[in-house]
Amino acid sequence: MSVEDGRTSATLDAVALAAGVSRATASRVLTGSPRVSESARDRVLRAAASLSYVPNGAARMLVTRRSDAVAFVVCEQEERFFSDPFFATVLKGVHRVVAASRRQLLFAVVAGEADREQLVRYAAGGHLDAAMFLSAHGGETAPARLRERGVPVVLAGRPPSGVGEDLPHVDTDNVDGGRLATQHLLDRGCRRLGLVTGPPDMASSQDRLAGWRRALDDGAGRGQEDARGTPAEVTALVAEGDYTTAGGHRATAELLARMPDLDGVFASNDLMAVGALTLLRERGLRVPEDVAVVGYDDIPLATAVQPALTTVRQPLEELGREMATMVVTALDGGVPASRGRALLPARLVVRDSA
Amino acid sequence: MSVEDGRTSATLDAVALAAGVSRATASRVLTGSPRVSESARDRVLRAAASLSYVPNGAARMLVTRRSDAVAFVVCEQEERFFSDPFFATVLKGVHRVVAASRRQLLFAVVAGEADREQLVRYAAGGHLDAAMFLSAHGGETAPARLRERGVPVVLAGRPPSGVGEDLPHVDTDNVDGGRLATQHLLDRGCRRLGLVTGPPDMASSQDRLAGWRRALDDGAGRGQEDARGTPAEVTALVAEGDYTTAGGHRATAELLARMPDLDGVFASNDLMAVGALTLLRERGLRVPEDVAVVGYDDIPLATAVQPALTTVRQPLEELGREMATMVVTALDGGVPASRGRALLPARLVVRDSA
DNA sequence: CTGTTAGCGCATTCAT
DNA sequence: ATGAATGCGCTAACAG
Repeated sequence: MSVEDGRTSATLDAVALAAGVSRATASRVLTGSPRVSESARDRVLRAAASLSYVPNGAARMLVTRRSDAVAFVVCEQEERFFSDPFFATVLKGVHRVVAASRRQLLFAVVAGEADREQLVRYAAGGHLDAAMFLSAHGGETAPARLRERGVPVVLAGRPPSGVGEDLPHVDTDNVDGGRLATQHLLDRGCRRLGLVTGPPDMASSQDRLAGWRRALDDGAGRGQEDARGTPAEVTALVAEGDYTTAGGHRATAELLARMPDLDGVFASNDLMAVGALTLLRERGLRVPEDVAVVGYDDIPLATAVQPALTTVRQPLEELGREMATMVVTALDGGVPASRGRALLPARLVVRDSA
Repeated sequence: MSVEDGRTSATLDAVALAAGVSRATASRVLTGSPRVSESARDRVLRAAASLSYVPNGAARMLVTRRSDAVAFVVCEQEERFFSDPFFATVLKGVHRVVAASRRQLLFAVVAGEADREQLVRYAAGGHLDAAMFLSAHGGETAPARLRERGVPVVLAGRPPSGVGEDLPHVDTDNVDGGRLATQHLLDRGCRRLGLVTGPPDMASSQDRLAGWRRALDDGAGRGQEDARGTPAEVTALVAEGDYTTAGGHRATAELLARMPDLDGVFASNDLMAVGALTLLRERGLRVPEDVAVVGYDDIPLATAVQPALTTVRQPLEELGREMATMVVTALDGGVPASRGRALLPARLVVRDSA
C-alpha cells in the first residue's frame, strides 16, 4: 500500500518509471491509445493506481487545448435562481448528459458586472470547453463574447435582443404555450381578461405575450362565444410582472384596479399565478368561479396550492438534455455548435384554477 | 479597433511584441509587479487591451500551481438541492466573499459515485484551489480525499462520522437550536411530544436530536410544569424523517399512530414541519390548539404557510461568508485551512404554529 | 509496439 | 528596469 505525499502528487514520469516504460507509453495507456502491448498497459495501470496518479490538468489543458469541463451559467441573483424550480429541472437534464460524456459539469452564477467579467476571463482562459446559458436577459453580453473567443455556447430560450440573435439555442414553444393558456380562458367563457407578463427583457415573456395576442386576435377574427354560445366582446389588459410571487400579487392588484370585473388572468409563470391567487383571495374573489387563473411552468407548487393551478407545462428536463447534447456533440464531433434550434412543445395542464 | 481572430487568442508574446518589450516585462505588467517603468506599463496595458488579451489559464496554472477557482460542492440530488432554500442562502454568503477575492466560484453537484470520482479527479488535477462542501452525508469520502491531495477543504456543518472528524468546518449550533425548539414546546405546556428527525446520517439531524434530548432531560431534572403551573409528566417519541415534506407527513402520521394524544411536534426542518401541518389538517387537528408545531431553518415558506411556522433560524448567509473567508484566508495567507470551527448561534422565531 | 523529441504559454529565476 | 533562459507536466509527431 502506497502512501500519499499530500503535497506533491505523482507525475506521469513517476508512473512511467514505476512501470518501467517511457512517458510516452504511459501516456498512451492513460489516454486509452490502442497501440500498446497488454503487458505494458497492465504495468502502467498498476503503477498509476498504486501512486494514485491523476494527470495534471494544467499540463493536459495546455497541450490538448481542452479542459473537459463545461459550464451551466445562470445570469440571475442567487435567490431567483433557487426559488424557481425551472433551473433545477433543466439542470437535471443537462447533468445526465454531461456526466455521461465524462466531463466536469460546472455551475456558475453571474449576478453582476464583476461576475460577468470574471466568467468571461475564466472561459477565455480555456477553462471551459463550452457554456450553456440560462435565463439570459436582454443586453446580456457574455454568450456572444464567449463565442467570439471560440467557446461554443448554447442558450436556453430564444436570445433576447442584444444578446446575439443567431446564437445556438433550444427553446420551448412559448408562443404556442401563451396561446393555449389564453385560449383556455376564452374557451371557458372568460371575457374580461388580464395578462401578467414576465420581465419585458426576457424572450419567454415576450413570446408568451405574443401567444396571448395571437389567441385574442384569432378570437376576434372568428367572433368569441361565451359559455352559452352567445358571442361576446372580449376586453384584455396587460400588467407587467417579474416572475416573482410578489410581482404577480402586485400586477394582479393593478389589473383589478383597472378592470374590477376581471374574470380571467393568465400569469406568465406559476410563481406569479400563486401571487394572483393570494391577491384574489384577499379581495374575496373566488377562483375559478369569479376569476379563472392560468399559470405557466407547472412547478411542484402548482399542485400544492388551493385551487390547484391550471398551467402550461414545458418539457424542461428534455430542454436540458437537448442543450447538453448539442454541446457534447459539438465537442466530440468537432462540429461547431452551430445554429441548432430545437423547439420543444408546450402543453396545457387543466386543473382547478381555470 | 482590433479584430478578434475567434480561433486563436492572443498570447503574451503577441502582447510583448505589440508593446515593444520582452515577454518578461509584459508578464510583469500583467501580474502587477512593481518593478516596471511607467512607459512600459502603459504600452503593455494598451497592447493587451487592443488584443483583448486574456492569459491562457492552463499555462498559468502550470507554473503558478493555482487555478484561482474555488468550488462550492453539494452532495445531493438536484431536486433536493434546489428545493431547499438552505443552499441558496449559504451560497449567497459564499459568493460575496469569493467574488471579492477575484476568484471564480464554481459550483458542482455530486449526485452519485460517478460524479464523486469525476470531481475528485478534477480537483486533484489542480483545477480547484479549494472546495467548500455542503450537506455532507455520513460516509461521504470526497472532502477527505481532496484534503489528502492537498486541496484545502471546509465543510458546512460538523463532519458526520466517516467523513473526517478533524476536517475544518463551520457550523451553526444545532444542539442549542434543537433545545430551544423543544423547550418552547414544553414552555407552552405541551406534554406529549413528538420529534421528527432528519436523515440519521447527517450531523444536523443528530445534533438537533441531541438538543431535543437535552431539553427533555433538563425538564425532567427540574420537573416540568404545565400552563397552569401544575407539574406534569412528559412523554416523548421520535420518528425518522428525511428533510422532505413528504417525509414529514409520513413521520407525523407515525407519531400520531403511536401517540394519538400528541400535543407538540418538533420537526427538524421546515419542509417536514409543513408536511406535519398538512397531515394534522387532514386529521382534523388544529394547530396550535390541538398540536403545536415547531420547525427549523426559517425558510420563506415558513411565513407563507397557515399557520405561520414557529421555527429556529440559523445565520446561513453568515455561515457562507465564514466558510468562504476561511478558504480565501488560507489561500491568500498560505495558511493551511486548518481547524477552524466557528459555531454560529441559532435562535427561536415564534410565530403562530407553536 | 515503443522511446525520443519537441513544444503548449506562462512566471520566474538570473544576468545585465 | 529589462531581456534571455528555464521549466511546469503532458501529448503528439516522429523515428525506430
